[in-house]
Amino acid sequence: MERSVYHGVMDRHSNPALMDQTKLSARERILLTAHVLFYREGIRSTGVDRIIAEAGVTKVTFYRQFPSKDDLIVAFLDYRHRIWMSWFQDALQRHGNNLLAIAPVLQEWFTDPSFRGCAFINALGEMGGSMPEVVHRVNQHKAGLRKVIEGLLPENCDREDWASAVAMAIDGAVVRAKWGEPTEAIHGFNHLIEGVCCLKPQT
Amino acid sequence: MERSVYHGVMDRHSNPALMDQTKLSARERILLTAHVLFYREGIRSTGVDRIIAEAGVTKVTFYRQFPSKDDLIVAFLDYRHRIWMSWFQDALQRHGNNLLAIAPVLQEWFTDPSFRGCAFINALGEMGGSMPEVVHRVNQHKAGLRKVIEGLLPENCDREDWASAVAMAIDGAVVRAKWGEPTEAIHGFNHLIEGVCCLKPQT
DNA sequence: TTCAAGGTAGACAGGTCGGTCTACTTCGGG
DNA sequence: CCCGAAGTAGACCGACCTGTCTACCTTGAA
Repeated sequence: MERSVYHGVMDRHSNPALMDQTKLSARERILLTAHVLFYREGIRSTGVDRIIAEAGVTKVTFYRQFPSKDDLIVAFLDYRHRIWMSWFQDALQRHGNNLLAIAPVLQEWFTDPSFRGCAFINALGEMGGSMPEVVHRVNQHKAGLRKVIEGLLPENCDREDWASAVAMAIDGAVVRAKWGEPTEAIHGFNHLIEGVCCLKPQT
Repeated sequence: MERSVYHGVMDRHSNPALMDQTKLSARERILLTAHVLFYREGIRSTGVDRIIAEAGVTKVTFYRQFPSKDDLIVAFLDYRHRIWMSWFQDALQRHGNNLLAIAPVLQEWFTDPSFRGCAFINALGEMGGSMPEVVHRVNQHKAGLRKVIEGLLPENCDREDWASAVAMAIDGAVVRAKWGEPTEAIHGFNHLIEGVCCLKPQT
């Protein structure tokens, strides 16, 4: 049962030698490296040269796999969506798979030393204006998140409506945790969630 | 009574001729231009050359006022904090100055055509990692916001605690509105706010 | 055996970035 | 009247950006 958001991928990458050992394709190495750097340092401020160097490939290989940096950005978001969603659903399961599970799951995320906020909110801030594909991926991701939350709600309420509100509270908590107040974020989230009508009959 | 977040400054700037007419100092013109461009297009993607051109000053003048782009970024955040907070407080007054006033105030903000989310959340995403001063300004801004919200809460509750939660709900609504769902954002915000204990006795 | 796909190394192009520099002008207060 | 502060115009610098290019090597399948 993998506890990290990165499903161990992070650990493997943090040691370049290990990443070379496990025979990953050039494309996978680029994508993994881009994921780490884009998320940690931002998309704009990470040059392709750096990704190329740290992934241990050459420019030709890089541009053969991703004709432009924009292609890599989109691939990065798709990849991030896959691994984050699967981590999130797994973490929910581990904590009881109900509305009350969200807080400890967020706690787990926020206290991860590699936590830098929501990659999609970040990307929207950096590229939203200039890349409509990014906006599209953000919508996809957040729609997926809302669907998962819907599954935690009882049937005797407007699930879509409440899932939307809960997802918003999560986003609020994420940005709050990002500027260095993870405990206040969890605290505030619990306050907001208390009001969700569906919660009380469930407990 | 000024209704725009920009207190008319935006309108003046949108017409460069007007901005020249009103004899603003070079520093003010730079700051106003930077505010528009940084907020609309992002900080990283706005070069000093562009600000210089659109403010109608020269490089020497620019660098005499702001020794580096980083200085301008900090000045921009301070400026933004001042004008946003004064708009926010004014808007709250116009809508009754209680907890229920927040939703219409947000509505006003989100539907402003120049709305691009919270400048501080955006800046945090772009520069947070590399500029600690930015993180500091974000903290200042959000603390100021919480203080204002505290003033809307009745005394028979833990105001600090609830203000913190409400501020988080606002942030959630802001990021949601940013990716193009302002009505859902307001809707979700109202749902979350319903649960605030202090609201019911007040109505 | 041949050949294409995908890998290697690294020079290079054209643009933008933040920032410095010289040289000249305008203008208000001591 | 003169001086200094603040303005003008625009060339220039080195660093870094995305993306292209030549030239060579390895490997596996037809």
